[in-house]
Amino acid sequence: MVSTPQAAPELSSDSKDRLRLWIRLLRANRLIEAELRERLRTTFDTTLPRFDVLAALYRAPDGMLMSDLSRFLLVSNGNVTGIIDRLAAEGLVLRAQRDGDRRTSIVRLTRAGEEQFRTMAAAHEGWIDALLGGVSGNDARRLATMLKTFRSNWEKQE
Amino acid sequence: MVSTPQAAPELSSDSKDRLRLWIRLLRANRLIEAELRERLRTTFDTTLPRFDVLAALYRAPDGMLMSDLSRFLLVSNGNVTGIIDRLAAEGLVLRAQRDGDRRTSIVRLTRAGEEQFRTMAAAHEGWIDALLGGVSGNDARRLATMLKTFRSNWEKQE
DNA sequence: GCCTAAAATTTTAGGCTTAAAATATTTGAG
DNA sequence: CTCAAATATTTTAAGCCTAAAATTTTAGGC
Repeated sequence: MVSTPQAAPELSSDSKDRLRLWIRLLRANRLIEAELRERLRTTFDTTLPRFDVLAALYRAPDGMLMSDLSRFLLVSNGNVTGIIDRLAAEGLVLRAQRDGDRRTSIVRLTRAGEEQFRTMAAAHEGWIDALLGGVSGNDARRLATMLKTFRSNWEKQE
Repeated sequence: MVSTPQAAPELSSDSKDRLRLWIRLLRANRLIEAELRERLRTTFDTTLPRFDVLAALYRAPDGMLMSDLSRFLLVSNGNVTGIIDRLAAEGLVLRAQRDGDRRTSIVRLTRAGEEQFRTMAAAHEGWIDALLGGVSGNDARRLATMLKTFRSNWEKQE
């Protein structure tokens, strides 16, 4: 009798493919993130979280609440507090209350913040284009579509 | 002559698609990571980095050097030191020198570490399968293949 | 053998991250 | 009006993360 080569109950092929997909997604992400972090640091002496915050605020000229930022960036609210503290100390963002509600603070980019973000965003676009240069336009579109579908499904079942 | 409709130099369509791809990759990653972190915490009172380290060591019964771990997990070596310190304090891993080279330390899972990892890995596989359930087997395979190609290209040009 | 360079790891300082507790404010039920 | 619940944010404690400096050990040139 031929012994079966595995004792554990085997995952379906699809399950294994999904696990493999997750691992590769994670690794691709880490490779790209590490490279971006390095370039942001050496070129602009800043960090990825700071860049993310500036990018979010740039798209919101009227400002955002701390909780909006937290939700949009998928990070905790306590986390946003620290990043905004540092950006404010550098004069790149501004906290304002003038809402009638003294609990909230509306955060906005300063002029300096806008300018610095524009400079960094231009470089960032170029970096991404070069780093993902190995991905054809067609593949990029297909992948992006699949990821969008994934996110829609995810949010539906939350 | 037809006037060009935009003032700013426009990115090629492919460039924009690659930027969009990166943003979606990042968001998908964060959604999944946050969910896994939460489940590892509530179910096993542990963290993703700890899990990653155990997973790496599980595949290496003869142990790994600190620098192997650092390279494999794509994190800094100083970072690995702290995680291993904590895992060792909990009795899940063991540091050994017995190499002839007193600079290196070989890290191994203990029996308890192996058992705990097996338990968590089984749950982890199920979680991923459910979380990525919205991705068909075919899409998962296609995506995984593209990501593998991406990684190969990346490493070639490093 | 000696001494400098290389290699492996740890330490340090600073920032990011989270969950949970604390603070401050607003809202709404009665 | 009052006060408890809800909301928005900050603080806290602990862990993760990095780059750069420091430490320890090995290897190689001479």
